[in-house]
Amino acid sequence: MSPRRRDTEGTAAARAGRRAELLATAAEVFASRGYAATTVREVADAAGILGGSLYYHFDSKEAMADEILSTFLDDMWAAYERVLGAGLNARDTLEAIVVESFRSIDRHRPAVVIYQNESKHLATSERFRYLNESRRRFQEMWLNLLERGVREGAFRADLDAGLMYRFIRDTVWVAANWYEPGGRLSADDIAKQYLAMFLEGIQANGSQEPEPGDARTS
Amino acid sequence: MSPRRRDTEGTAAARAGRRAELLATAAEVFASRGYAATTVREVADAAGILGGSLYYHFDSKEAMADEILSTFLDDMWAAYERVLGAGLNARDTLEAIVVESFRSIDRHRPAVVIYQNESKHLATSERFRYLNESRRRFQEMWLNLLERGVREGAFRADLDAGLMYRFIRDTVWVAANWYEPGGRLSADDIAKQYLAMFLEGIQANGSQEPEPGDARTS
Amino acid sequence: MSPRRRDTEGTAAARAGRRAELLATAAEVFASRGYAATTVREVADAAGILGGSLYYHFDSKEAMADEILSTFLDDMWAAYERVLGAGLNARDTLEAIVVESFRSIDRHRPAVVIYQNESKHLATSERFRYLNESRRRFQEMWLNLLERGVREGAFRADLDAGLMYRFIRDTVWVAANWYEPGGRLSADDIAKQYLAMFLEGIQANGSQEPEPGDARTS
Amino acid sequence: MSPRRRDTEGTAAARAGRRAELLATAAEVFASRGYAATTVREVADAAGILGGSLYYHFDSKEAMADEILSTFLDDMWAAYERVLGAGLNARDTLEAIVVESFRSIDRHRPAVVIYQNESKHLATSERFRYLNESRRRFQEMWLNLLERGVREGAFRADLDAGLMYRFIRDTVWVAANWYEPGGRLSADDIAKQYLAMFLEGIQANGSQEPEPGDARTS
DNA sequence: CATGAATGAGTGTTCATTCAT
DNA sequence: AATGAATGAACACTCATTCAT
Repeated sequence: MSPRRRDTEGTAAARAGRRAELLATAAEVFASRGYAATTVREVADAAGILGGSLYYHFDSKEAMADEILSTFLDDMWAAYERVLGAGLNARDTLEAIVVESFRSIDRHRPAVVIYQNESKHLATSERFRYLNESRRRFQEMWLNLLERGVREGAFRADLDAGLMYRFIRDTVWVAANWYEPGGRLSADDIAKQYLAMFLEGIQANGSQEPEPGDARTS
Repeated sequence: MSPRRRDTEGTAAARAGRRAELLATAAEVFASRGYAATTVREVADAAGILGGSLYYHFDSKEAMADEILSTFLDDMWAAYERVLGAGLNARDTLEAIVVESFRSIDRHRPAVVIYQNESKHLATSERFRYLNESRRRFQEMWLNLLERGVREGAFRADLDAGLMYRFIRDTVWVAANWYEPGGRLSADDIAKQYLAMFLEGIQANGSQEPEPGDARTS
Repeated sequence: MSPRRRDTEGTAAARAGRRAELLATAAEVFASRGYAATTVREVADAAGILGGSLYYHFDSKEAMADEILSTFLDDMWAAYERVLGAGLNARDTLEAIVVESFRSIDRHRPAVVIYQNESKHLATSERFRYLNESRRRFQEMWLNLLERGVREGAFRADLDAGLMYRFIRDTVWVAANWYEPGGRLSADDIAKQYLAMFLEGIQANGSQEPEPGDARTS
Repeated sequence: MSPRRRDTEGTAAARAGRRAELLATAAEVFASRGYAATTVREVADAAGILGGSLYYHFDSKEAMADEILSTFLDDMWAAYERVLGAGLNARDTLEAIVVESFRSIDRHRPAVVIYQNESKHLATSERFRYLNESRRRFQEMWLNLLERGVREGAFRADLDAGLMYRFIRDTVWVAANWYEPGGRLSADDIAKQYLAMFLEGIQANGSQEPEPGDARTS
């Protein structure tokens, strides 16, 4: 490898690296202060540069949000596609999707927070139309999955499908607001517990802690 | 009753009515556009007056948010207190609290949305310190309730209490984002379905539709 | 006339008056410093208010330029139409058009300067498309007029029509750069002298001293 | 001649060539977009380099305009001096000056456009004081020439000298805005036609159509 | 010679707020 | 109660300029 080639690679890599670095910083700040309430200067301060300097790397504040969100969504959907293509039954698919969702939160926590809090407003702009498309696709995926689960006898038939969908969707994504990567519980730990709650409920019963004299029956 | 007195009363009542009217409008607009992204002029436009005229009724934009949120929280806590003072067991208390939460959403939907989306940022200001206090009180109430439920044998002991707390809290409040008062499902309907999901899970099993050979036990 | 009515009229008139006042100030500043090089604050300073206050009256800097230019063009074309509809021969029409042009300069000097210096750049924006239309219409009018004059035997046939058109057009409008309303020479004085130069040339010769059989009197 | 010397010469020549190239590009862009409205990056883009790289060649944006304008003015005045030193009568001097002016436009079209549009604003800066001097010298030259022409019986005495001066000055220079080098009419063609208009007017009369004893043919 | 990244002052514009009427 | 006009600080963004490489 010639020094020249190494140089070029280093430069290209460095550029991409700087971009990613700045985006990570911006995502963090947008997530914690809110996109609309965050000034470009605050992002720049957090990155240790001046406000105007961000515009060397990005076209606009909107462009930053765009890149943050689309990177997250692309990554998340890639993971979802792998799961959906695996030919699992509804129950196992749901488990895998939930696990992948928490892993997405783990990898893109600030982006998920932004998605959660701002996508409704952002989606009114042409540039963020893909947020609506993602939302539609997401809803379709979940409704299909839940209906299939009911047909397969894996999920209850007495619950409103639309409600179940919102219930799971909201609960998973909103967790990004408090999840801390590297904390006491890993993303997979949390996924496991959430699945237990989703699937079996928080109520004590025989099949969970098999013992006579369960309070529910008293 | 002199005409004068009646006049004064009428004026006072009218003033209070106008205030409430404007607050309702402001809450709607804050909820749909986001507090930070909403301009005072947008609120005024929605109310059919000019921007400056709002300052006859309110000291500031912050004061509007303050009144919207504290009105909602006062009302919600009053309902919670009634439940907590009723001497119910943990399981019934949980059901009643969830029901009251959805009723709060029904009565204060825009305020709940604002609370959900903005309280984290607003709470950094002195004026909104009570948001943090409410949050602490809320968390304490739930953790106590869940622990009591475990002791009473009503709730599973194998789940992380903190996780259960967040699970229920988030799921209930975030519903304000899509709930439409007067829609297909009433607040009480939704509460009932949510409770079914929380307590029993979405998975088909014997305790819900008792049948031998349930997949879970095989 | 009731005081009420007078009040309303006064308010409406005052509003229109303020607008016109600010536009006149803006036109002056744009004309003297150049549109692009003029800051909104400079316009505001000249008007004795703060930069942001201009935005109560106008949507944008561009909107000011727009209103300045379109007001001028509307007024000018109205005057031209009166002339063109009067059924004069080419020679008299040319004189009247030139006179009206200098009167337009007299009434809208700063606007004419802006038109002269900035219309080429402004016209690239959608909003100022009418500048190009006006230019096209202007050119058509002049070429028709000059050709008609040649047919009527009033103007020389040995000169390039396009060149004649540009010659007159440029020379008239560029005069806005130095013309001072209320100066030594009135707009009509200057028009008369310019017509003498256009029509007869600056060269001394016999045809300028009236003699029988002059084409102008035929 | 050593390779070294040749190299140095080549480099020096190349540098001067690159400079001239960049200046020509800059002049073109300044002329078409307006000096104030043109960004250094636009100039650099047009030259195929990055914005910062221009600063290897020039100290500042102002320095580019300076060099563009002074090069043009030096060249133009050199041509004027040759004419003025030739001992011609007023009439022939005027013709020669006009011809040289159109040749200057031919050689320096973008510079003339910049001069026309921006010199008023630029001249307020110390660095461009020479623009005012050139203007004064220009005016003096023309007024002297016109007055001499009147004394020599070549030009009409019934026209305002100041007006005649502005008339010719404006009309000639403003032509740079539409003149295209290499177009249908050469600079000398246009000069000839303009002189015909200036001197004889556009009005048809007997003296323009060749007849015995015509002053033009004598 | 040129680049890539940054600077920092300034630009058009927004907006919560004020206040005389 | 509400208006109309203004304020002034802040904002997103631009741009001439610098400089290490």
